[in-house]
Amino acid sequence: MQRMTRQRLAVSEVLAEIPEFVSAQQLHEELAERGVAVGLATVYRTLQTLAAAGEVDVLRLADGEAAYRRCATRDHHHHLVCRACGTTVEIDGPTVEAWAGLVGDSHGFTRIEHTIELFGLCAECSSEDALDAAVEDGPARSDGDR
Amino acid sequence: MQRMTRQRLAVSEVLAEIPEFVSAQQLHEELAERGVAVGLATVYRTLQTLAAAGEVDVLRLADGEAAYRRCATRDHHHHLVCRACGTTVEIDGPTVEAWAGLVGDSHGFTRIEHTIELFGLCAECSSEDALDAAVEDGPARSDGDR
DNA sequence: GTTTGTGCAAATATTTTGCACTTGA
DNA sequence: TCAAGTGCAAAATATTTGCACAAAC
Repeated sequence: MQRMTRQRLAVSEVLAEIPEFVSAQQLHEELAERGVAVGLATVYRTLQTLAAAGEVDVLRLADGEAAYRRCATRDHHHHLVCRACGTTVEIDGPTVEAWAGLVGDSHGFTRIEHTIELFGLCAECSSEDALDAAVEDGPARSDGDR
Repeated sequence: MQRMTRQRLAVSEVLAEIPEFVSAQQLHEELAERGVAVGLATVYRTLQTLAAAGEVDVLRLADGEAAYRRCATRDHHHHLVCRACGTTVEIDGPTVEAWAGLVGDSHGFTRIEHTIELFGLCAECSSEDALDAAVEDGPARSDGDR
């Protein structure tokens, strides 16, 4: 199973080049712009496959849209995303796991699973003051300037 | 503004009685079952209002559905939810904020915002061994017994 | 050649919105 | 009174699925 098709290749390729999280819709547009016609349904199916294989991370945006991103390591980990420039840092497991486990323990919970995403401004973007004002009224949007 | 209507009262009442997270759809059904006819759109609008006022918590389920739950405190906080019985513990802010801030700092990020949800088995459910087997083959699924 | 993958369009599902009508203060 | 709130149905979004066809192995 798992044949290598032109479409699958294109999706992987685009994912490899984009470091930020993209929604299936964005990915589909990106492909179209590159002249590679891939059906939207295929994009969804491919992303599901990749996600199941642990090759991409899935995260739910605040508005319920699913966002995908290629994964450097296949270990379980989380992200710290700059909401201005999209830079993403992978938070190394141990810290998070330990913390989550601790909180769970202190309440008598076992088999803890977690959903954790951190958003902020990276060092570079923090220094650019122009943003300060802009961030005031539209903070959570990870809009697509790409 | 903010008039007290029959519908709004009904929604608040149901939310007050249900300790777990419910989706707008479930809430709508529940209302119908009680003989109180409230339009689905109204349920959504009411929940949005309540959420904006900080009177209910919103959390995104793994499938993108939004779930609401009345909030004990109006402070910012997170949840530790038992995936077997639905018991919910509110994790007190300081711990989480401090941890999130720390992680952010160590990567030079500022203005950290976060999305954190923990799921596990509470003390009571952990002891019921029947679950152990069931959990074994479907671990990552936050499946919908609802 | 057979089985897996694809494209399209239609189906689902969830949430939002336009608009005329109600109703609470 | 009269603006805020509601109901309904239609719209907008996001994602899934059925099915005939194409392509990979």
